[in-house]
Amino acid sequence: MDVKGRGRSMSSTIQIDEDMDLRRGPWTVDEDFTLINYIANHGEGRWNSLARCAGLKRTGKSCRLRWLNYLRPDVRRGNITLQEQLLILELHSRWGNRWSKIAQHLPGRTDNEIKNYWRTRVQKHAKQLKCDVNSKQFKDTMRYLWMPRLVERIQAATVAPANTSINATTTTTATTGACSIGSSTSTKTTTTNNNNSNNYHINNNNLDVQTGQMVLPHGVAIGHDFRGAQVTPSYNTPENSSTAGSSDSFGAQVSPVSDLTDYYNIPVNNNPSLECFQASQAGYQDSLTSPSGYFNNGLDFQAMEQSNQWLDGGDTSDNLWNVDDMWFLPQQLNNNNNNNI
DNA sequence: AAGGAGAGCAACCGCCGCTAG
DNA sequence: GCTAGCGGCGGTTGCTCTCCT
Repeated sequence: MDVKGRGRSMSSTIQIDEDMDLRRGPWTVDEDFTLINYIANHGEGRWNSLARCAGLKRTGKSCRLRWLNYLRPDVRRGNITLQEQLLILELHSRWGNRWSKIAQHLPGRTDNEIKNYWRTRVQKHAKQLKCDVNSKQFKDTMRYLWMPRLVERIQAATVAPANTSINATTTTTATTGACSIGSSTSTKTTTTNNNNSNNYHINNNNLDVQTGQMVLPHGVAIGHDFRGAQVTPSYNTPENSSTAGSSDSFGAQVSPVSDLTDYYNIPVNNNPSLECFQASQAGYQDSLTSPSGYFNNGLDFQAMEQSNQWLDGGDTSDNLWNVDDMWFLPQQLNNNNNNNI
């Protein structure tokens, strides 16, 4: 097992609390092995007594954290897919820094990893845009620019055969037709790379190419009508699932997505989709506010241009934006806003 | 090739809520 | 009602790696 990671090394700065005889710092292979073995035999939970009984000189908290974030067999690390990125953006726009709640909708992902992802990728770009990550300005940028682009990329990757680069206007961006996807690696990021999860895969059927709507595990539909920058979220819930398949002009169609277990060999608890629905009922109205105005004052699009690799997981060869988009999209969003008045 | 800066991420810290005594 | 113990969560730290100059 690779326990080296890229963070703290195994050899550095392991501290021992003289009074409590507790170890701190990076875990050793032996400690990992001990913890795994103990949990395999006795199960998890009751972390303090677990730590003692297993003979680990660690706090219960430390054991719990190590297990949940690293050793658990179904945990996945690295290679956050486009679909996952989209879901993180969507859920964060709704719930804020509720990492554990967000993580519940990304099977195999830990709250810690999502939190790190947000801090290292998203917050970095907010900083480069010279706006606060919690500002409406930045949220609108995500909602109206980056999320639609993510959908486009997912669509492109879905439609295009592997190793085929796309250099054409996408069919689902009728009102944002200037968006080109000059991608030589657009299919790469959708091939989920699983270090230790044998059964995980993103089903490309989750994407409704006709509507441009993402339907994700747990029945959460990313229901934005990205073609018009009008946000119309919808969710596959017990209340509305009977109407799945019907649709409004664009965004309301909800694919009858099966339970998570169709996609992941991971236990699913409760019914997060209901929670999702309730959250949307409570707090989504303000997201309908037009972004116009923001794009003409304040946002540093040059900064965006210089730093647009974040949605590609740092792959700078596959930039999300090109210069045309920088100028076209704000204009387009303004137009849509005017039309919607 | 060297070194500095920034990115990435594992692990820790402190707070909060729950529960049993 | 009070308190201690515990689990869970979000924020933060600090170490290593990678990239850039």
